Amino acid sequence: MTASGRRSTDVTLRNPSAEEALSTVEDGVAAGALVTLFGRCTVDYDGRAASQLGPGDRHVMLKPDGTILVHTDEGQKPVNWQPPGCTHEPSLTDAGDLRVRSVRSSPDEELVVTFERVDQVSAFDLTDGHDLAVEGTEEDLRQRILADPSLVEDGFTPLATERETPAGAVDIYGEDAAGRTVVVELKRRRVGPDAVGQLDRYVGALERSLHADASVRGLLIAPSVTQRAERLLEKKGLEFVALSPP
Amino acid sequence: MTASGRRSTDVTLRNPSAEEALSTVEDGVAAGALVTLFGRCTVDYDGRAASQLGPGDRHVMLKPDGTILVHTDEGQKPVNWQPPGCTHEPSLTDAGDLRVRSVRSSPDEELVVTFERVDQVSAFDLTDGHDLAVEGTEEDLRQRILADPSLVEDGFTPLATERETPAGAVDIYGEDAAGRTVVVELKRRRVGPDAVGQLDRYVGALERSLHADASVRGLLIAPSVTQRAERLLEKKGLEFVALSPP
DNA sequence: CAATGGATATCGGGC
DNA sequence: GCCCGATGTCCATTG
Repeated sequence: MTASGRRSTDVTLRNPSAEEALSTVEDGVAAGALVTLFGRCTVDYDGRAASQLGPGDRHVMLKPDGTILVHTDEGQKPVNWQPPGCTHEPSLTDAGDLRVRSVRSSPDEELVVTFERVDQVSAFDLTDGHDLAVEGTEEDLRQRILADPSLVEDGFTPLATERETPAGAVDIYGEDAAGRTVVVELKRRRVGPDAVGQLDRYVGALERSLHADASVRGLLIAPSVTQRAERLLEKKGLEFVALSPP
Repeated sequence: MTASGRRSTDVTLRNPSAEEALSTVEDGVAAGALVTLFGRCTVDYDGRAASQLGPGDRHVMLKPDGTILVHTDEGQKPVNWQPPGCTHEPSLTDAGDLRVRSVRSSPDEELVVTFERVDQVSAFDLTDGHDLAVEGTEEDLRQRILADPSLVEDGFTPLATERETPAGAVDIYGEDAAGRTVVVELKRRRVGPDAVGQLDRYVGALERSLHADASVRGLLIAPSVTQRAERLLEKKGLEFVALSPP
């Protein structure tokens, strides 16, 4: 029932018996392959939270790094999952059905997928030599500003990035044309009240940290702000500059 | 090269030609099936941000709701994706390779996956009649408190949930044994400074909203707090009660 | 449509 | 390991 693949370890079985599916999953996990299953299954999760999922047709993916993902036909997020670090433990239930139990510690968690029917099981050895290159991140926005500080305002001089304060690290720390300290918080997209609170914490921490009488300007830089965030900025005496990642 | 499946629309091809793979993807997408591919591909994304990914062996999933996911052998998150709402457009490149382009508007985005080799293509019709039942959420914590308000403190009386303020909706709004207004912010897990800032915004908004002289107590309820959050609570004059979801 | 905040968020960096 | 903040976050809910 196997078909020849690019690698000897690559396997696909259609409508396998539970025993055949078990062997394929066991071998694939042992070989460090990415294993996928189509079939009708139930899913039970217990850990940080707990959940139960009744029988349905789903797609299950086991990664060699310990990730497990259960996908239905809808949504970007898996309906159930475990992050990397799990141990995949395939077995047969008392009823003779395929079961995959993925467990980890700290936190103690387990995900159990029990198949009443397996339509397909595959195991492929994936190697990926390339890293993803993303543009348009907050880091890109920072580089844009450091390359041309006048984008913030005329006379702005960056002095440090990721400068530590008791409240956390400030994105860009600098001073304005008048020599006043400026704290800049960057966001790659439109921001709400949370970002204003974050900036306010940094400004407060720096004012206490520098001198009792120090006046620190807080600047939020983002493509735009929500109305509630705008009111909060005003209330807190903070400023906003509209700027997007390159 | 097809194998018989549970449904006539279910298909799997091993090492298909680009033309065979194209037909399978086209038919699967048209039939509302969940389509998966194993193969060596490049991925290009352009939209809210932009990214490029060089050639590598990956797993690609196309869902009938317009979702596309590209997974490598590592990590829980797909290396590239599009959320539901896309249109999947399979085609052949000038070089005769399989290409899948998934596009949507608002925001204008596209993800292009180009295969130099397809090891497997599958199409399965998934139907999932069951909903996920999760326990241990913030909502469960709220129910626990409403069922026994003394868990917050003796004499606490909940008056409303999701009560609106100019700063947003308060999780639980009530009063203490002395008749003072109490704002409760719930978190299902250990919290950092952001949750304190959120609670502080609600307290401030209510104080302004009620009277000029109104004194409002702010209570953060969570399993635990970080040290920085604890200091911020103290600085803001807010309180903490340790409590976990049931 | 925007806005707001939760999530079993995940992920990476720093300590 | 905890802590903290970014994320192309996704997602449901509400206006």
